[in-house]
Amino acid sequence: MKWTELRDQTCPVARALSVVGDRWTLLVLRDCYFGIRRFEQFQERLGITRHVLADRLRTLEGAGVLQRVAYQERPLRHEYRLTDAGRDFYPTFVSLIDWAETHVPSRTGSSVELVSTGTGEPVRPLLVDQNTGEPVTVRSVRGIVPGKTG
Amino acid sequence: MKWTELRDQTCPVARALSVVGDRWTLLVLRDCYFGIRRFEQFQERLGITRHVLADRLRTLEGAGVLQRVAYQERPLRHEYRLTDAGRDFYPTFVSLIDWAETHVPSRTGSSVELVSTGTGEPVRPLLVDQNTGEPVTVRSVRGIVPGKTG
DNA sequence: GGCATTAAGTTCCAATTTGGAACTCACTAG
DNA sequence: CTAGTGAGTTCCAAATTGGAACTTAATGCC
Repeated sequence: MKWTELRDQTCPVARALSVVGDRWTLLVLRDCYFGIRRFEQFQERLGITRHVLADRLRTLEGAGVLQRVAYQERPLRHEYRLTDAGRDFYPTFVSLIDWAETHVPSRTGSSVELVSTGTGEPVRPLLVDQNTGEPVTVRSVRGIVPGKTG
Repeated sequence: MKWTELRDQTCPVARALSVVGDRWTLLVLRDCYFGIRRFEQFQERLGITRHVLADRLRTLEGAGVLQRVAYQERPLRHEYRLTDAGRDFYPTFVSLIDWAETHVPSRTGSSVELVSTGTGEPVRPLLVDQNTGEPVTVRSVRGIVPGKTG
């Protein structure tokens, strides 16, 4: 299976990975959530090759996660802004942070703390079913293939 | 920055990606949630090179996400089982599915529906703050660097 | 005993992708 | 006229991946 084939899979996980299933893409997105918008800034902060950065930004733009917007003419310059799709990825992103804090220990200490923008209090993320309020776990929620039994 | 350097970053996103920041790793994990445990099954279902599969399974085992367990002696054979760390990744995984269903459209239709194991009712995942019940959004929750202002 | 099969890998080589560094283009500043 | 800025592109060597064959330790069959 090739990268390009992932996009047309019926499995939503495969489709998600056609966009964010790469080391650099998620680090670019991380920097977006920290307010980074410009090519040079991404490049310097990440230590990514300009070459690969250009490619990943194109992918994210093509997927509608980022939007390329001119911020000046003469000379024409663009920056990359989060779209609604990009902002909607934030809970997944926070969920990933929470998992790493718990299960991928760091010798050097952690650099990020999640806090409420309103109160400044620490936030403990939890994925629940919006309908029932029940936490989502391996036990409580299953992915089924519609039209099939089992 | 190299793959191996990610593990020692202070940023939890980088650390998470040292484990799951690769196309195949998450597809392997997906199959684990569907009950797949054996090398041959992963290989056949994913169409991944045996070579790369062996490497990814080693990575996941090394990170404590999967556990390599002998299921028979004579000849000695092992299978891969989810650990607690692996099961704890499930909410992130469900969150990713939910995002893809909303923002990465498929021409061929979707193959997965999330349902409650108990009631069979559809599940609508939502990430909330466990303390307040407030949804986690770009606006409501921020990652801050402890010890710094801003 | 000899031959095919199974499961979990490993080995080898060609093809693709990445990293690193330099280069381009369209300006602006001095 | 020269230097600098910002967003890329181009080029080549190095690393990673894909594909296919091979290995190892057994079991089943004739």
